[in-house]
Amino acid sequence: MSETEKLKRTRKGSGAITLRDVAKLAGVAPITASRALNTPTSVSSTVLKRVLDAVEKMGYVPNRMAGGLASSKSRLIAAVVPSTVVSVFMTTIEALNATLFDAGYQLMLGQSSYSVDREAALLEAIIGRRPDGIFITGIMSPGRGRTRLVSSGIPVVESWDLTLTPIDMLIGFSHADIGRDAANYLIGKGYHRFAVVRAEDERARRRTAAFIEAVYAKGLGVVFEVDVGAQRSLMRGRSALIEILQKLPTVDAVFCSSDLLALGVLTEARARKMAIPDDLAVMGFGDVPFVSDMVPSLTTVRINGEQIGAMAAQLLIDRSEKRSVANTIVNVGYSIIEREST
Amino acid sequence: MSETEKLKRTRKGSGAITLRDVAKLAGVAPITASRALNTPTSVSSTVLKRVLDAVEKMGYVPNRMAGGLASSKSRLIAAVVPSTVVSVFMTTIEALNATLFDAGYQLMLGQSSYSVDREAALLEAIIGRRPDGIFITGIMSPGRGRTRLVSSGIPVVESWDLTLTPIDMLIGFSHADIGRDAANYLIGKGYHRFAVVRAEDERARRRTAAFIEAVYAKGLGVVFEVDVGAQRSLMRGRSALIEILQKLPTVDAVFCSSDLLALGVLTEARARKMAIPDDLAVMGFGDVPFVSDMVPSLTTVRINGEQIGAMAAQLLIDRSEKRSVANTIVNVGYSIIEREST
DNA sequence: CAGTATTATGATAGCGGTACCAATAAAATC
DNA sequence: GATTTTATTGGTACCGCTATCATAATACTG
Repeated sequence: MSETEKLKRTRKGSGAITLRDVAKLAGVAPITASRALNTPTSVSSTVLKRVLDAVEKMGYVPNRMAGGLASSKSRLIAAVVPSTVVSVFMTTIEALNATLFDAGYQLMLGQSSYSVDREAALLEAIIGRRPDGIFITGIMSPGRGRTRLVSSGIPVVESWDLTLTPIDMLIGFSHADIGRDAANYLIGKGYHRFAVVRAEDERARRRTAAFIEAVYAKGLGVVFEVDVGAQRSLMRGRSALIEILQKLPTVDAVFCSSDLLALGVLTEARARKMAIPDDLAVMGFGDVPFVSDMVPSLTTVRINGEQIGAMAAQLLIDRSEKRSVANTIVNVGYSIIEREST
Repeated sequence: MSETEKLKRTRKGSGAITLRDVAKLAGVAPITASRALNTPTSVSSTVLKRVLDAVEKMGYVPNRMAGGLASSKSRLIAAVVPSTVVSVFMTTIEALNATLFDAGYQLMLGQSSYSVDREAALLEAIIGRRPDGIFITGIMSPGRGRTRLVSSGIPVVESWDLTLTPIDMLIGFSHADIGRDAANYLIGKGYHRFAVVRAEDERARRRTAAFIEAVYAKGLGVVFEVDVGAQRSLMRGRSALIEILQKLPTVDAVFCSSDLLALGVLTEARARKMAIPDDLAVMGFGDVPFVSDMVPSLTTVRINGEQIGAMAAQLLIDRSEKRSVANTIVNVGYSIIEREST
């Protein structure tokens, strides 16, 4: 009759439906129910149906923490993004997440911050979840964090830059090449008195340094440089142009480290009735969605962020599923998008 | 001498340092090491030091999957964002993540999509991780997904909208109020021939519907409406103004469902040498960072996205730690930011 | 100083799954 | 028809950690 099980559960549990419950309802052993869900081809069709029916009937949702613990596969990928919301990374994260999701992985998001303590805490938090892979926007600088990451053995994709010594895998492009190409592009257009506006950012610094070097190489004299620090706003771009015009009135082209700063320069130039691009050429970086449709439209450098995200996801999935990975270092390049501002 | 343990491990394990290893090195039982790390006040100072030294020496990082399974507390919060990256949500997510991180929680990101299948898969994936809370940008529409969420018993914060029947907690504002206030604001400024431009989005629809209703209520005749569908680009804002001028040449004010569309309208108006705001007033929604610094600057509706994120995090943390939560429904309101475009 | 309250540590048994091995039934082989 | 192979299913022991109870050591009470 009524099963008087002498279960003296000492532990609460979560109270949710477990695989054991499903198995009981389906009349099979838990392990068989597990197989029905994970490797359906390995069970008979009748058992499969009974288990799936039971799952449906009970509204069972497998506990991935338990599964992950048992199989030491978390199906979790961590992504580290800079704490400043830069929408330029968001297309990458979105593509990353979409690809991961379709393959049955979840994304954990971590915001890297400038404090060393928090950086360490973030890494600890990430590694503690035992993710099957880690995506980093940028390159990990040497230090305890990097060492810890390496020794964790978790597959890592660094991105958005190039280096000869990646932790593991890398999908990026050369910031120096961009700076050089931007300079040569503007020089080719006939401009010859340059300024750069850049945020305090290691990669931006490399782009502008290469730009300046390329200008020097052509014997075109000094490039006036404005460092806007952490203020990446459009307004700061406007004030940067004011500075530039004071110090270098003959300027005829400005290369900016972001589209937003470039938009600021453009806005200020328009407010001063300067003719674009005849009086002043402006070039940005990022190709954020709307700069193509402004008047004048902005010449800029386009990075295929979606491609970076999708490729990174694929690399991490392949690694995590022990498939061989062919190219672990990929240069996705960039393109200069010529528009009305130059 | 050499301990010849007859350990015939049949199972591999992850190979990482475990709490057991740390405990052995510290000369205590695993449970004591666990206490030293989780409730340091409950162990003696000598034991605490020995354990922490051992952790440091071995580079131990606790396995949160195992801990979560044992304690049925995952310290994971899931956030659902629309799959289109709208930067307006990103400040919310950033604030949410920052607050969560400081409290020792991690963020899992899920992209809601329009397909019903994927929506179900997303919910399944989220619930499978047994998060301690779920944050949703928007409001869950009735259906299987919502039911499943309710029955999972996981604390939920819906956001960015108001409803009388939230799943659980809610932090939002009234879109109808915004539309009405925007209309009254423009009417108060002396405008009287209106158009609205909106994307196909339920909340945008409610804003513009309330706008139109408020205009009717003042007896100011028809409002010409452009539905741009899924094209939320600046360019679509430009073409929308062209449509409007053809159908309603006397238009003197346009209310847009996003800043980007508003920027498009502004751009087209400028290209046509219309005087802003005398010939045409333009109003947006969102107050994305740069619309304040453009020429002309954009009048828009500002939502405090950071506040929403930080409050949501706090509610979810409190709920998950079984603290009592006072206000589970919060209207954070909005503000109309008056600038040069009106 | 007996007796009780408090503090510090440990032993045990799970949390909810899956890896590994064993057993059985059905099909294939000679 | 006996033996081998293959396809299914089940039993057991964990994955790495913590809740719960038990125990030993120490402090407190009058």
